[in-house]
Amino acid sequence: MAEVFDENIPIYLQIMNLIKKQMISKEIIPGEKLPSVRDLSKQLEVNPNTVQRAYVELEREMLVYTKRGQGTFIVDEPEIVLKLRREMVLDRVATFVREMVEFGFSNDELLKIIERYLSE
Amino acid sequence: MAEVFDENIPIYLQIMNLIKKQMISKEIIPGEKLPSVRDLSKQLEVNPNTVQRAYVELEREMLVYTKRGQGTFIVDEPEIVLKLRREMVLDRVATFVREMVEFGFSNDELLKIIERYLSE
DNA sequence: AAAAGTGTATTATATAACTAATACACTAAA
DNA sequence: TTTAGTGTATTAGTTATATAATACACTTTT
Repeated sequence: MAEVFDENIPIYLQIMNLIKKQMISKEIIPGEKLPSVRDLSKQLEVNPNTVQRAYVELEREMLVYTKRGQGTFIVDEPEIVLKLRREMVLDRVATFVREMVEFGFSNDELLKIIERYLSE
Repeated sequence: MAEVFDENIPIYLQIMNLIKKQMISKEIIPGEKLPSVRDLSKQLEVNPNTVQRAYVELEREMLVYTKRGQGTFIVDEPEIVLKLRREMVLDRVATFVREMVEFGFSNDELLKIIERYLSE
């Protein structure tokens, strides 16, 4: 692994995002157990406390829950994952469109740019 | 103004980005003087040192230059601004597409999502 | 009962970002 | 020549992030 992280954004936020993406793309599914704090910290080469921070925050957002002595798990309700998906997609699309408009592009230009990019 | 900034990203980086966007959208043009460090720090309600940090970094990236006692100015060459524009647009498009693909969308779905979003 | 694997908590240290206050050097205008 | 407006530099203190080392409580398996 080794330095997969953007040095300008807190690592615990990037870990949260990593897990959210895995939830959205169904790499991990409702009810599934996440890697243990110690395992993931070794895998990502970060301090266990940093992973724990990510898990605690994800629990605060009610996307995971923990069973003492057993582990941390993705919430059981698929609807919650779908809601997360809708929210994150909307966020990314809105941010992208807003920035492109700030750059001075019209809606049509914007679409053409993406079409051209995808065809390469 | 007051707290226009994302608290998880260094303010000096966000100020740099603000100025880059103004360059790209032609709000400020080649050769034009930027606000003084003191003025901008008051306007954005941040410390003068934070604005200076942004200006120094922009100078390191050769997007602005300073004349002692006079101020900080956008570089004179329009080609440099055009290059910046190309680079930032490509970065935004590539990041957006990559994330949407990570979310599990195909190219066609991706385009439809944007079309739908733009028509609202 | 013991061991191994969980999450959790504590204390300490280092570093970067940000703020704060002040001073200095240069330029242009009054 | 003085004044006001520039960028620049210095020193100090606060906060958040990340690391490090260790210990504790609970659960499951051996």
